[in-house]
Amino acid sequence: MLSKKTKYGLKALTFIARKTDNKPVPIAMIAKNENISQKFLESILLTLRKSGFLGSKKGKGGGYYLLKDPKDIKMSSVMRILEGPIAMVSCVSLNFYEKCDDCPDENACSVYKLMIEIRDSNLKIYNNKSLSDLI
Amino acid sequence: MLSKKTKYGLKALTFIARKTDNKPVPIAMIAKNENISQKFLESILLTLRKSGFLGSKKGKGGGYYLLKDPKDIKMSSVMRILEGPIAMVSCVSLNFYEKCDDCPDENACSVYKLMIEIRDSNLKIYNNKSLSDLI
DNA sequence: ACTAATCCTATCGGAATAGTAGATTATTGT
DNA sequence: ACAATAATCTACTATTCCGATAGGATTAGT
Repeated sequence: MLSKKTKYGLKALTFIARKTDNKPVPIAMIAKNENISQKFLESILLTLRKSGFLGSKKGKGGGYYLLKDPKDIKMSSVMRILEGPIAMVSCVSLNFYEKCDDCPDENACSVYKLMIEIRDSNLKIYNNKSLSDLI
Repeated sequence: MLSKKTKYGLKALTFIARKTDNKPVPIAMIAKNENISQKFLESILLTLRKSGFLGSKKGKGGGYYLLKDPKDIKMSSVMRILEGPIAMVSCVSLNFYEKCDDCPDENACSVYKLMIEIRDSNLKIYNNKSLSDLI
């Protein structure tokens, strides 16, 4: 299941991206329009900023703005930051690989191949979708 | 992330399916061979039985056995029982639909379409894979 | 009777989620 | 200078879920 963190994060990003003028968008505005708890959204936008997707400006007229063109913000990178690994098991994860402790041999594991297939198909979608596609 | 419940469940099912003789397989045997906590596995096999995938026999010489041909056990149905909805958000789930409380209009939701696409691609895989493919 | 096995109910610690509170810092307009 | 605005930071809380465990009850074979 997609965490609310990710869901809200994606919604916030598209909200910002929709604004054609490149003026900073305050948290409160996003929270109100998208029905998100403002305080919760704060922390999400913070991680989004720290990961290089967003810039911020304090004070009056401040807020968050995109650092890149929506076309250049791939879903795969956003998902990895907000949701974590795209793979469903860490032993098939490209960016977060970790060996399963119950599995002596990955190639003999029946779940392994299935999960590889799932990962590949999801990755294909996330890699070919950018923020501009969500607008 | 795939829960251990699902992972263990799938491993157990394939373990049972691999045995060509149709004799009941005791929990302890599966647990030992697949490095799974026996008590935990107990509860998993129980739900698998209650969902109609497995039959059981008590007492000496007892254990679990498949009720259907591995070819007829679709991954989608197993996943739904063990892991829950295949969709990543309930508002795009076919079998577990639930409206999002923050979303006034699904068709206007930017996340919605993306998640539909993910669901479809995963569903396609799970529907076309059966237990026999895991062996 | 004894043993091997499933079945059932209850519980538990830890981690993760989702959200809250309050104080602080930086910027802008007046 | 000052007040308003808005991000930032730290800390805390409530709830839920996960993985696992405990102990007994039940059933079946020898």
